[in-house]
Amino acid sequence: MEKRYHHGDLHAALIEVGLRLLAERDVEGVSLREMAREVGVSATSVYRHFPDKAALMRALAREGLDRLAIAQRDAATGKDGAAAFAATGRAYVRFALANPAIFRLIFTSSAQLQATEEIEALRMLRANAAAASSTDAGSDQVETGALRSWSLVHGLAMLMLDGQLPAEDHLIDTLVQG
Amino acid sequence: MEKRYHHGDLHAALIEVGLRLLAERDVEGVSLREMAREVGVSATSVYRHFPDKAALMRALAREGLDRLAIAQRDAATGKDGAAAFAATGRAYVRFALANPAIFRLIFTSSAQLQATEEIEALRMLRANAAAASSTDAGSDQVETGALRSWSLVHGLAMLMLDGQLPAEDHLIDTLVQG
DNA sequence: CCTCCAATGTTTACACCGTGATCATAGGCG
DNA sequence: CGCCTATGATCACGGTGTAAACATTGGAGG
Repeated sequence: MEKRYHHGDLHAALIEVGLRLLAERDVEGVSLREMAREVGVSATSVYRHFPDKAALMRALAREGLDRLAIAQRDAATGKDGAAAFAATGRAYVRFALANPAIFRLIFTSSAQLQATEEIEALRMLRANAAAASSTDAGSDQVETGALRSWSLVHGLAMLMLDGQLPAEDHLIDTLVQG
Repeated sequence: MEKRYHHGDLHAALIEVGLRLLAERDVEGVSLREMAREVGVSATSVYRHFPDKAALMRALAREGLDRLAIAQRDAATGKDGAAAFAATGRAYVRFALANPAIFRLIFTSSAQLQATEEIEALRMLRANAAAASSTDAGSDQVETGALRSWSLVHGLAMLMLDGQLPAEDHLIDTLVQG
């Protein structure tokens, strides 16, 4: 393939290279100019596809969130109730450890997704957390139990990312039980 | 006071103005040059006191961590066991909501503190979490209970900061019980 | 008390960054 | 086939972190 003036699908190419860069370096080490350079395109051409850098980063966060949702779905298939929550919880933490920069990006304020958007990964975790605690109590109890579970898993992921807790599988399994 | 060539205590002044800026804008909106400008000093003079910007940000994170420790200590005085943990937990979350940029900075990888450093705020939360669950079980149970509590509180703080959960006091109280 | 030097500032310079304004190309629709 | 619009490139600007070279000064030793 020779060098064409028009790229073909710069939008997708930028997201791909962005995710690749986020796999090797941290989020503040990824510049718009480098992503463009890596795709083989001028920096300003990015603006034909995204209003600004924040929008591009948001697109990367959204893609990462989709992958997180897939990881959770895969982990939960064939399970239900407490087992399903434990599986999605483990998948959540493992995804964070495997993709630290992307996970951080997802929850960085400047990459914040719109509240109106349906966020499948979070909805799923919440739903499974609710299901896990539905065995024993009324609806209020279920709701608080779900939120508690979500907070636990999210906090565990963050603390392990930050090196405050050792990122060990057995620790994840112990803390995230049904 | 007139304008002197030597500032007197530029180190402390930079930290002070840094914390002030972090109280009004987000962490990526704070530049080394602006902090220097605000103190009334050239940008490069900062390098007489910190090897680079990351070191200055780390100093800000450390100061924030100290303040968090104080907030927790104040909240826990006169209490013990489960009540003490609940108090420190609430203080932890409230600190995060009251100082979002600083809290985020503390747990940002690039501002990461050395593992060797004694981190009072975290040690305290961990200790109180352990005390909270010490009523009912053996030492392994206590340890996992403590870590679970820590994760819960940290995750709750993060999710509220990110707008994933409403930052309401009654929700904090409900989720962080003994 | 004077002198001088190390600590602490300043100026200048460079490469990089995000982004607006303007110009170039080409691919698809009439 | 011709042109219009979507998509690209160039250039420019102000901002950033930081290295190098130079300036000032406060305080220690004679």
